[in-house]
Formats: sequence, structure tokens, C-alpha cells
Amino acid sequence: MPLLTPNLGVPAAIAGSRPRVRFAPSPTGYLHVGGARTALFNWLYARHHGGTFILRIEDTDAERSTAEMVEGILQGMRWLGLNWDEGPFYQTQRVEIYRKIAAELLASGHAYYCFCSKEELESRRARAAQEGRPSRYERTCRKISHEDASRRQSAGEGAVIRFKVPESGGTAFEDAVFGRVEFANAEVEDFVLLRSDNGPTYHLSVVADDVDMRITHVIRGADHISNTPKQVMLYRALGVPEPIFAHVPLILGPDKTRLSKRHGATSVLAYREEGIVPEAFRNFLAMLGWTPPEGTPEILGDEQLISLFDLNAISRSDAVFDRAKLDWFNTEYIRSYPAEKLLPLIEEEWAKAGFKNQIHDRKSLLTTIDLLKPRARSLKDFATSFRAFFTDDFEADSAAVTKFLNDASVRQILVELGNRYDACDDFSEPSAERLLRNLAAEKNIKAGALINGARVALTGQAVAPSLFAVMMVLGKERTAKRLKEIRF
RNA sequence: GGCGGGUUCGUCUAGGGGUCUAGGACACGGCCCUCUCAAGGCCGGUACACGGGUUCAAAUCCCGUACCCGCUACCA
Repeated sequence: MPLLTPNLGVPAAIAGSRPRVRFAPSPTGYLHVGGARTALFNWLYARHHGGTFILRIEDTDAERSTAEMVEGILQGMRWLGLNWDEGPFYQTQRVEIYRKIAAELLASGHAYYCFCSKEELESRRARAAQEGRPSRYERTCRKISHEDASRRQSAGEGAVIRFKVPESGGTAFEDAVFGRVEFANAEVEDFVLLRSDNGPTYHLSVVADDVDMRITHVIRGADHISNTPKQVMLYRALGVPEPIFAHVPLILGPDKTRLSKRHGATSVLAYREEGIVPEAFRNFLAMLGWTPPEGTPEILGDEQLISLFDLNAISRSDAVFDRAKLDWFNTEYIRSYPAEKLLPLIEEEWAKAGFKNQIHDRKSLLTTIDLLKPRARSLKDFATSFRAFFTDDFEADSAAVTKFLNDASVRQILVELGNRYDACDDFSEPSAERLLRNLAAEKNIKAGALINGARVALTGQAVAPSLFAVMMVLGKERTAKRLKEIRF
């Protein structure tokens, strides 16, 4: 019977203490949904165990990293509510650490200088590919004596530092999600640790930082599985205990290929733009590849997510990003939030849309929101289809007008209805309904036709809450006025 | 190509030898409710990639094939 908690090889001192996890994005792009989920899992794990969540920016690729992307990632993290306890640390500010470790590895005989030029390597690779041979680095410079290498290096000859990968045997690790994963060492090339510009390579900087930051659990995308043996070798060469690795499967587009722009929005900030509630997005992301214990509902707020989350319930197969399900989570959250909680989110939406709310009485604002929220699919609805509830400055949906306000006699009766509301003393839901139905009977028209027409006159939409509830929220004045003066 | 991994309804998944004529959620279809649209209630269809084993018994274990994903850089 295999236990579900692997990697028992980790020293108790590390495994037993409070976990320290990190999210380490590279600012070569915005925060995409895959990265966001990785960040979320790290955050949930840290919060569940009372551990520490660290943010580290892996910006060692000067060519492709930009300050804007860093800002975007930070914004995305904040919007998602993934607050970090330490950092953000920037790798470009920590290069000394990496150089020191590279020098250590060199001194201990675990690494060596390589003088092969990029061009040389490239043509060798091309040739190998052509001949159908594996295009691994041939370890040419491994033969150079330590003395010769140091001499050439200090004479100014360009060089990189490569790791000496064992030529036989295998390197295995126990993944918390995938179980035991093993690679033949012969498949792993002598990878570069330090580039000729003295900058670290990914493998060096991650391991150096994870060691330095005392990371206990490396929770990251499954695209890193193949990199892991290299990193494991580094830990071992350094004589440092390995962390627990947990690789989480990737998120795919609807066509089951890697999620990309062609599939629609991949930046988490785009979902903020679309009126998604952060908590709904978190819940949705958590369910992509992770399953709560049997019998738990799928709508899980942050506290529940934190208390239920665990690494062993993470799936091993990639998951398709399902927009319809995200929207469902969003509607569930919107309808479950009290109006007070919704209001600031809606105000943000109004600000984005440049919309001016004309209801200044907080109480009626909240009542209106409560009436509307069960029908909201997105926060955006409050600035678009629900517009007529918050301002007199609204347009009508033309399809709704042709469907329910085409008949001149209906329009005429609506004016009459407006007059009667004006004149009535008791403007309550039952009386408003009674009044309308009586008028319909009087004019020999179906109440439904009048109701539908009135709805469009009042809201500009064919779709809205129950008409008389709408009237109450609008108030007598507005209701009467909109019925008497239909502008469309 | 090589190496690593994955494969249960359209999607996320439950399940880990008999309890599976395979369960849930989203989506979809129908009906009810009804002033529209949601919501809600009821009903419904759709899945163990394929082929071989092992076993009294396989969605569950083994092997192979197919397909998909990842890695294969002085990117991360």
C-alpha cells in the first residue's frame, strides 16, 4: 500500500517545520491563468499550514523581462488577493549569490569552464539533428584540465560554467503529485550554470534561491518536471537537502492545446476587466486540477479552500479552461454577496465605464443591488444592462422596443398608466399591480402585453426582474415619468 | 526524433479489483412555475482511448499501440 505522502527522504527538520513556499514568475509576460493557479496553490498550501508564501521575480533574462510585466504580475496578484509574506525578491539583485555558488561548484569539482562558442554549439546541434543523433552537449570542455581552464578564463577568454552531470546511473525524485519520477543521467546534458556574461541560468538561480530562502516545497507547473533532475543534482552537489517537489498539471485551451491568446483572455487582469469577482476566480482556478474531499460543495470561499486544500488531491492530467464554468462561479458569488460587499466592486465597474450613478441614497442603492444581483452574470452588468436602475440616462435595447413597444395603442395605455400612478396615493407592489391589471381589463388588453411594454419603458430591456419590484425600486416619480415620456 | 508524463460524459472530476446497468458539478435538451429573463423544482441524453494479457471477476493491475502535453537553449 503506497502512502500518499511521498518524499520521506526529506529531513524531519525541513519536513516538520512550517512550510515555506514561493511563487516565482518570470516577468517576460503578464500573469496568465496557469501562473495564477500555481500561485494560488502555493498560497493555499502556505495558508493551510500556517507557512510562509514568498514572491520572487525571476528576471534574469534581461532581454525579455520588463518592468511593466513586473507591475502587471504584482497587480494580478493583488487583484487575486494572493498576499505574499516575503518579497518580492528580484533575482537580478541577487546575482552575487549565484556567482558564489557557481564558484563553489567549480571548486568542488562539480562544474567546469566551457569555452565553446554559441555558434559552435549551434552548428553541432544542427548537425546532430540532421544525423538523427541526440543533440546533447558533447562535454568537449570537460577534458580541459583545471589549470588550463583557469588560465584561459583569467586571460579573458569567454566561458560559461557547466555542471558535470554524472555519465551513468539515474536521478529520481518523489513528486508529491506524480509520484516517483526517474531520469537516466545519460539523458541529461552538462547544462550551463553561469553564462558568459556572468549571469546565472535558470537552474542555478532557482536552486540557489530556493536553498537561500529555505523553501520546503516547490509547487510549480508540470512543465518543470523535466528540469527537476538537473536541480536535484545541484542540491546533491551542494550537499543540501532537497525540497518536496509538487508539479501541477498545465491548463489547456478548449482544443486541448496549450492555453494561449487564441483561446481568448489568458491574462488574469483581463478577467478583472470582464467583471469577474476575484473570489469566484480563485474558486474556479482551485477546482481546475484539484478536488475537494467527496461530498464537499464546489462553491468554496477562501476559508474553506484554505482548510480543505492539500497537495495529494491534485490531479495528474492537464485541465481545460472552461469559461462557462467560470461564469457560473461568478454568478454564484455575485448573488451570494450582500449588497454592501457588492457595492464597492460595482463602483469600480462604474468608474471603469465612466458611468455616473444618480442614486445617492445608500439604502435604496443597496435595495436596488439586491434586486438585481440574482440576474447578474458579471459585475459589468451593473454598468450595462442594469444601467436604467442607476441613472435616467440610458438607451433602450432596440430588439426589446420592436418586440414590446411597437404597438401605438400599448404606448398610449402606458401613458395613461403613468398618469394613474402619478395620481395614486398607495404606490406599493400589490397596488401597482392591481392598478395595471385593472387598466388592462378596462382597455381590453392582455395584462402581459402591458407588463412587457412597461418593462421596456422602465428599463430599456426586455429582460429584468419582476416588473412591480422594478417599480418599487425606481419609485413612483421615476416610474410615472418613464411611462409617460417614452423616449424610444 | 529522444526522454518524461497523461488519457472516465462536451468540460472539471469521483472512483484505485466485485458495492459501477460508472456518481457529482458545469454545459446541453425537455417539462413545471411564470409579467420577461434568471433562479428554483422535476426529468433526460452523453464517458472508462484502442488492443492484448493477469484474474472466478478490471474503469481499477501488467504490456503494447494511438493520441495529447511537457522538456530537449549561454529562456524561464
